[in-house]
Amino acid sequence: MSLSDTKERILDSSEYLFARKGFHNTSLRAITDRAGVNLAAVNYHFGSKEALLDAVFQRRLVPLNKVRRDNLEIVRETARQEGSLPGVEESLRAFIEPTLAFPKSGTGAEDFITLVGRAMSDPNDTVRDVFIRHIAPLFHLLFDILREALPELSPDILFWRLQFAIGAMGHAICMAGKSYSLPDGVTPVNDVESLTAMLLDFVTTGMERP
Amino acid sequence: MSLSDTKERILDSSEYLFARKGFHNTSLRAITDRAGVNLAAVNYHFGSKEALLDAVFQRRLVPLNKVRRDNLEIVRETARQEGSLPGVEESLRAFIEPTLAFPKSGTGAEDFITLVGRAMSDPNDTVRDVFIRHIAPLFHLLFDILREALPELSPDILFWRLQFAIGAMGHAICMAGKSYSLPDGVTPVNDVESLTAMLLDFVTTGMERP
DNA sequence: GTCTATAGATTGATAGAC
DNA sequence: GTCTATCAATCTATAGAC
Repeated sequence: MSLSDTKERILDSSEYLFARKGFHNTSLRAITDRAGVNLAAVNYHFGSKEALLDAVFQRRLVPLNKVRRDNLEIVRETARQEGSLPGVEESLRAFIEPTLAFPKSGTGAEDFITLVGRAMSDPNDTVRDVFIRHIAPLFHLLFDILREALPELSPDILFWRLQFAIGAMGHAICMAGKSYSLPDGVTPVNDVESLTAMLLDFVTTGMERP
Repeated sequence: MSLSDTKERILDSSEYLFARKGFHNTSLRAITDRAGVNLAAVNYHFGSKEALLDAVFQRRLVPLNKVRRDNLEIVRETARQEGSLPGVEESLRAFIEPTLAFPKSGTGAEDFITLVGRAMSDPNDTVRDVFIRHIAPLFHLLFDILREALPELSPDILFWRLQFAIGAMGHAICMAGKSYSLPDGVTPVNDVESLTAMLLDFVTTGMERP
């Protein structure tokens, strides 16, 4: 088995299990069994279970964050060149669309986005700490652009509205593809485009409220 | 130590630790040490760790759900007697206000609401399963009343908008009282009344969008 | 780099004295 | 109901042969 193959298999397997069962409820044995590699390989390649978690985030978040950052910078620059303000929906779309579309990016990243949804609400956890470290700069960029887009809104209110939007997105990610106790007559769409459109409608409207 | 005292101390201690460290990352020993009771008391009083988790939810959710259910029924009945439709903001308020105000209910329930926020995004977990079992009927009631409030909206869109609203609420609960990497110049309010008002504004606006 | 074997700690749960 | 003591399983991590 080639060098990088084992690492990749461990990353895939970890991603799958962390997303479905949670970090603390996933053992290294479960990971290596699923990956078809030796138990000791984890500590050889990654050093520790927590370092493995960090690597799982790193692998997906570096390219995803690049797309989101580029999108946001384009929105900001375009507005500057036009001498106008960035659009609220545009700014939110620049962040949300690549996030929800990520599972379709063909890299086998379906599990990862579930892990992201989970990481967002671990109040004081290993998982959340690692995640925050990777996402904080991008969050600040989004906040800054929305400040430009909505200059009349107080920073405090904007901060909370952005939190609401992020919470809505995270929960949508968690729910997508599942169906816990649906009300009668509801067969919710699960395609990414519809979900993105509905979510953007919802959060843009809430964000723009006077 | 009186009979119910030990049970209560275990419940308090579990609530605190489950909320902060998560279910799988909390050991029975940590719980009993903090409670100042014997390790064996957990299995004597509750039978298993999972049954203890269920009891933690049960203790808080029975009274909280009664308030939310009563509120929702009042909104529905008042509208019926007036021959009008239930209000969207009223309906959401009936559910959201008691939830966010719960930590102030003087029962020492600050930790519990954090646990609720966490439970909402555990995709396939013990915690989520237990939580869903306790909350599903109330969710259906809220959905039904919102259907009456917004008869022109398709059930699918309403379903997802309600999910967005619940996600926003859950995330707000998780964030309240914490301060992870705040942008400059932001000192977010943390009092329940302001947060409730902002959240209700946000989700009502999004829900009512045509 | 990969393997076996195992150390060393911690886990949930229980048996049995009081 | 509460305690001590402990079982049996599981865990992360590592040492050392190949």
